[in-house]
Amino acid sequence: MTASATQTAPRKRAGNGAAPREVADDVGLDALVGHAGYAVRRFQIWIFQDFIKTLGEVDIRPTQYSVLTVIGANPGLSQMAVAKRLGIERARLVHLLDSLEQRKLVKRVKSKADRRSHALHLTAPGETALAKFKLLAAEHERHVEAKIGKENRAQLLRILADFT
Amino acid sequence: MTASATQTAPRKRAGNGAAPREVADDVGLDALVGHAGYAVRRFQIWIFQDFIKTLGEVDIRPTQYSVLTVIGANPGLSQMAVAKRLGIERARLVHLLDSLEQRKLVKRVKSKADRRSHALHLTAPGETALAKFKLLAAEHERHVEAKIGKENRAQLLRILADFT
DNA sequence: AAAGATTGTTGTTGACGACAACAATTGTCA
DNA sequence: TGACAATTGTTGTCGTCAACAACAATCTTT
Repeated sequence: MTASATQTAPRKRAGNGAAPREVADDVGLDALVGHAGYAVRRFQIWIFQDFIKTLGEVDIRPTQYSVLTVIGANPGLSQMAVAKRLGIERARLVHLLDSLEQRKLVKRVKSKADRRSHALHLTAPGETALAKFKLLAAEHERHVEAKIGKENRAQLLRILADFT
Repeated sequence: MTASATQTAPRKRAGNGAAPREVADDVGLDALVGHAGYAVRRFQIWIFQDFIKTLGEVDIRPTQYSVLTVIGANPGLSQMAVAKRLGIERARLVHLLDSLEQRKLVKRVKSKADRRSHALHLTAPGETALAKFKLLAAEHERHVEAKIGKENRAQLLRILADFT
């Protein structure tokens, strides 16, 4: 075994054609294959890393991007509404907005209708910045296509449409 | 609109058929739809929560389950080998194994071939426990089928097979 | 007006990934 | 053979993220 895989790994799953790419040397997963959650988790890690790298030059992470996108499409939303829409806790959104507001991309406007809540808007530089972010996000999306195939990506979006 | 969606949300995306289920009241996502990463993230959250709930009675989380499964299928592996196979850092695996070893599901055996490394094995109760975990995991997998459809799940596994 | 609910905020906890450092051990190669 | 590099498990720190709990300010309801 050239490598030092400790010892008597029972070499199940020997000659079943498609070998696992670069991940493992020889280790079998057996029961783990066929678990949707495991595949989805690994894919999600890959896709986030590519997103972070592709949007690295502008220092925007996936969650930040989703917040900016929703605010851009629905100006005036409250923090509660944004949090609920994106499945983020409002406690978490506070920090996200703190960061985005420091960067002058978003502003919290005190709502007159409900003095508890803030109406969220993009700033002018925030608008132009988001436009650039969307270009980079589209480039990331092309990476996904290159990774899993164009029609596979389309099927995936169709299958998971309900979770959007 | 009955709800208190703060105010003047510009009501784009009005009557396009399939409304978003229970997630939002009325907020449009626009550009976020069509992003694979967003759909995958939401799905992954759903699937993990169902896994955690379904395996809640035995207090096993997805990562713990994957570790037990790999050790069960490949007894004698080193920590390094397990970590590499699952894409976990070996530093993180230390804590996972500490927990699983305290619960008497796994044991670290000092390897004679390489005295730096530990050969990982399931204990006898670990074997029987894993058998039960697999039954519950199969139940969870049926929940996934019920959620997205049987053949959609199969397609998803096929599309993401390379990430396993 | 009083009681209860909602909004934004602060704080804590725990799972998780990324790094860096370290001792013990093994591998290499000059 | 003996010095140097690499590997393995471990410990620790840092930052992200989800889940809660508590709180003051402000609606909403009755």
